[in-house]
Amino acid sequence: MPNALQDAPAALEGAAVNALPSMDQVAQLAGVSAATVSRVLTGSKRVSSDTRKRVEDAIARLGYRANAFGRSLSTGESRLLLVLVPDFSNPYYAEIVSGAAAVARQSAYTLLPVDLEESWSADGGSLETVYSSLTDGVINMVPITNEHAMRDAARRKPWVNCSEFLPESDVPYVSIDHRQAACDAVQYLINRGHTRIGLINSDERFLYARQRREGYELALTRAGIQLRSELVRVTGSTSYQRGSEAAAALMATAQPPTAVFAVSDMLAIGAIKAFRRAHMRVPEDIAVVGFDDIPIAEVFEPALTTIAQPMQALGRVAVELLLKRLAGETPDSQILPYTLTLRESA
Amino acid sequence: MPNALQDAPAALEGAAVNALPSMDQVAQLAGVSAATVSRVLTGSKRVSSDTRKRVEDAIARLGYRANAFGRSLSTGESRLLLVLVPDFSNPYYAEIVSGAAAVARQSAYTLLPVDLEESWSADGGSLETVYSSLTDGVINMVPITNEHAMRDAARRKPWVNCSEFLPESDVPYVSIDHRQAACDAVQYLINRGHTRIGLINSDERFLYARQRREGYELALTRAGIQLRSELVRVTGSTSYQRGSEAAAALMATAQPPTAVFAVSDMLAIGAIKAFRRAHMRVPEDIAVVGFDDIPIAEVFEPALTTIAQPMQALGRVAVELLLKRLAGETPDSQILPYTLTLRESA
DNA sequence: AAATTTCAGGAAAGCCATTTCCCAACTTCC
DNA sequence: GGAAGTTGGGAAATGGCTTTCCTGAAATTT
Repeated sequence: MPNALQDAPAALEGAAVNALPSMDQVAQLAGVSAATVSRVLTGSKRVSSDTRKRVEDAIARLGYRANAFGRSLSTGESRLLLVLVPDFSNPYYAEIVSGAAAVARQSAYTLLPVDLEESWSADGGSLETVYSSLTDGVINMVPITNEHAMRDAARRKPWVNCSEFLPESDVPYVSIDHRQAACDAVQYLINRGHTRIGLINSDERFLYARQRREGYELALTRAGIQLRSELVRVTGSTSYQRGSEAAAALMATAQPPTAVFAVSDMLAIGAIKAFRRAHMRVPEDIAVVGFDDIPIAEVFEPALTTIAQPMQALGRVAVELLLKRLAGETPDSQILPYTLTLRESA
Repeated sequence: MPNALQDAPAALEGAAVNALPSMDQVAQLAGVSAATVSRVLTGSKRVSSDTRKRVEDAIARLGYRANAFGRSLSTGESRLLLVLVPDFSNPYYAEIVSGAAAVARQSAYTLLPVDLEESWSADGGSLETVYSSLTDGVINMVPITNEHAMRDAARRKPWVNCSEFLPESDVPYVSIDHRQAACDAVQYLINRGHTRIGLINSDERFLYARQRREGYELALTRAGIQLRSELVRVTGSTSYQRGSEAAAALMATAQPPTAVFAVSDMLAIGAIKAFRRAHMRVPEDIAVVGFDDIPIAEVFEPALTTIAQPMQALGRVAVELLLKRLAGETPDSQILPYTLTLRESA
């Protein structure tokens, strides 16, 4: 039984790619027209079981695979979903993407996660990938620095915001109540008797960062505690390193805080590391609350008291919203519940 | 100045997508043929600066973006590189992908990382994504369970193995000397006087897992230490949880080990957690050596003594190799150096 | 048995950009 | 001034698949 791969001239071995068989070749081998092959492939119209079998045999013998470009050009869809990720190395996003991928796969969509690192900052998101026709829709998690640009982009192709979003916009989103969550976290610290509470924020281009700061300020204000700007550090990014630096800065203030709220577990862990290096005990000398509940949060010592975000669910819902958009519906945005998970660090 | 986006009928707002402008429309607006527009876009042949300007204006006014599929169908390339990832939530892979993405971007390629979780196990990798024409090449990091299938796949399109590979194959790869590295790690423990040394392995479908086990056995044998099968645990996957479970199993043996070599930092951290929960001190009561040097390894307490893999470089080289394959060359495989990084856990 | 449906499957028109081939209009050179 | 060489740009073929339209044959109805 001839096989395109085995019949490949030896000269091509290990070099590149013998031309892939096209639909016409399958059609010819099966003694039918290309149209029929297509019908078998898409399962659209009725094909006699006899013909179907002949075509399937031919496909198997040639090792044929439909050319993605031809198909997409024709159908106008790629079944590819773009995912705009601020930072691959933050487990928070890895979890979301993993949750999203599961749902996408069920609907025969593939995720295209792109790490935007710093590239989005410049122009508010006019990346080629976004505007290109390659993907059918977008799940966005990067900061919306240019509201107008995002609205335009969202008009060009189905768009869903995840975690980051535009409150008053008609672009659907899934997120949690960052402000309330932060407020709860800080309130918890206040309840434990802390009054000098530091904030380690990441990058205030992120809505979540601004909202969590609001929550922090709200909780303090409600408790009648004076806001002190030297207790607020903005790191610019989320990494253990930045968390440590911010913690060092907090320790260097005239009246160091007795508790710290970090807007990300990575920052919190970095901070704890710095505190301990300075021989401060956590939580006895300084309490730390994180945010996200990434997998390491539970394992780290002291285990992190943190706001647990439903990461997998965020990803799942984001895809579900997007699929609805693709189907022409206008789904409602969703605010998912979070939990304050009490562990050892505060 | 009219703008396709602003002129969009209000009815379409927030709904879906006004048909994107095609090249013909640009051509018409600029008063030239589609061929000329294409020439401007690809910068191929000479176009008078006057015409070029007219075309560029038209492009700007329509907000035109070349259709990816039309282009790819025509050129035969997508400038998309498939990356087969065993597990998104392991920071090790996140770092590799991030290193790879940087190089890819420079060459105007985009990475398509796919999390294969368990899906590869079944049939040795006949995923549709791999065989589809969507991507120009593949960077593989998942276990090669079916050598033959991989060889075939590698013949179909440029293919590079990263971390995982087939030693005797002509498919280029980049990796480290897992066996030697593991041997070094265990040797270090032996030098410190340990003789009862446990191994926490992940999933022996991975070549790295088999090779590291070899290294472990080699070091013990050389030192004249009897291999004891009850000191070897195979977890099946890499997570903190699995590391803890394996550690618990080791502690439950008749003669528990005084040192443990875990083939992944995640397993090592999970193990340490379990030991400490059992009130054992690390490294005093039990020493632990990890593998990879993921970012948390340095921050965790006790900081991990581990084999540092050059993760970013692995990703970088993988893309470089693949780009050479795409250019028709046959680059040599590369074994990158690793370092035994001594910290607190052993 | 004639008339009407139903059904399988072929021909051909897209979808969109690239590229080869070719022509017309200028330059240049002898 | 005529031959030869440049150069800009159009027409049309190409790539692979889907889908509409249509035909001939078989099945069903009257």
